[in-house]
Amino acid sequence: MERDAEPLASRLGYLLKHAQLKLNQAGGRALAPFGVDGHELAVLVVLTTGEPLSQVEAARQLGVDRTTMVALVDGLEERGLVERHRSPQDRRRNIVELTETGRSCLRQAEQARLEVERRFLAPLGEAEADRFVRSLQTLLSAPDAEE
Amino acid sequence: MERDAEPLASRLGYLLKHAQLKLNQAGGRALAPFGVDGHELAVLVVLTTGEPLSQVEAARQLGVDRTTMVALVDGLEERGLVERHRSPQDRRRNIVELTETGRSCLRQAEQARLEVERRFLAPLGEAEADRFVRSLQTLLSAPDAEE
DNA sequence: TATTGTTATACTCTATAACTATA
DNA sequence: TATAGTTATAGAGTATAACAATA
Repeated sequence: MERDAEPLASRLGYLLKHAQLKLNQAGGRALAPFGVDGHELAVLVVLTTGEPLSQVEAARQLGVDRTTMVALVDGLEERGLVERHRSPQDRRRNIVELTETGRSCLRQAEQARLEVERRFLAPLGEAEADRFVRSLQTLLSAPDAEE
Repeated sequence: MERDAEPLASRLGYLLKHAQLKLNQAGGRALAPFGVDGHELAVLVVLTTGEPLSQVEAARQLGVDRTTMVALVDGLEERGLVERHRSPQDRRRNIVELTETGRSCLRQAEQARLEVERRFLAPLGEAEADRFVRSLQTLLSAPDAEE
C-alpha cells in the first residue's frame, strides 16, 4: 500500500497516525520473537511496577475496559507468562502475577522495545529526540481543551 | 475511562497513541458541526489539490484500500459534498469532484481543524510546536528500519 | 491479462449489557 | 447495593476475495 501524500504532510492528525503506524510495524517485527505485542508488553510492565494488581486495576492504568483486560490476561496466561490468583482478602479480585517465564519475556522484550524506539528516533539525533519525547509528554499532560 | 499510567509515560508507543487519541477527540468535537470527520476531511483535501482524481488515486494518496474509499465516497456523496463522474477517457474510472456544498464545507472545516491543531500544540509554545511538527515529518520521511 | 469500482465477507479491536460471585 | 470477573454481543474500522465492466 503506497502513499504519496504531499498535501497531507502538514496535517497533525496524519503525521501522528502514521508515526504511530510506523513505530507499531517496527515494534511488531522486533517483539514477534518473544511472542508478545506492544499492548501485551505494556500489561506485563504495569503488573510489575509497584503493588500486585487486580485485573481492573491493571485495566485502569492502561486505559482499557476491564472486559478487554480479560482477553489480554487470557492470552498471557495461555502462554504461561502470567498467573491469576484469587485474593484471599477479597475473593472477587484476581491478582495477576508474572511467572518466571513472564519475567524473562518482559526483560528481553523490553530491551527489544528500547532498541526499536532508539532506532525509530535516530533520524532526529539525540538532542532533538529527547525534545520530541518531552513535547509528547507535555501535550498529554495538558488538560483537554473545551468550548 | 480514567488513566493513571506513570510507568507508561516514557513509552513512545503509548505517547503517540494517546496524543493521537486526544487530538482526534478534540477534532471530532470541532468538526461535528460541519458533518465530517477527520478522515473524510482528508479525502476532500486530496480531491482538491492538483488534478481531479479517481477513487483509486485518492485512495493511494491517503494510504487506504480502494474498497475503503468506496464507502468514504458513498458517505460524502449521500450528503451532497462530492459527485462521481465516469471519465470519458477511461470509462472504468470514477472521477470524484467536490460540489459547491463540498467546497464550502471544506473551507470551514479546514479552518476548524487548523484552530484545533493550534490549540492542541499551544502548551509547547510556538517555537517548540514548530520543532515538534518538523520532527514528525522527519520521522515519517525516514526509510523503514530493516534487519 | 490488468485495472476500476463494487459487493460480500471476515478480521481486529474495543465497548456495552447482562450474568455470577462476592462484598 | 456495589464491585470484580466473565461471557455474549455488537459496533467501528479496515482488509481480502470475487465479480462485472472496461482497457
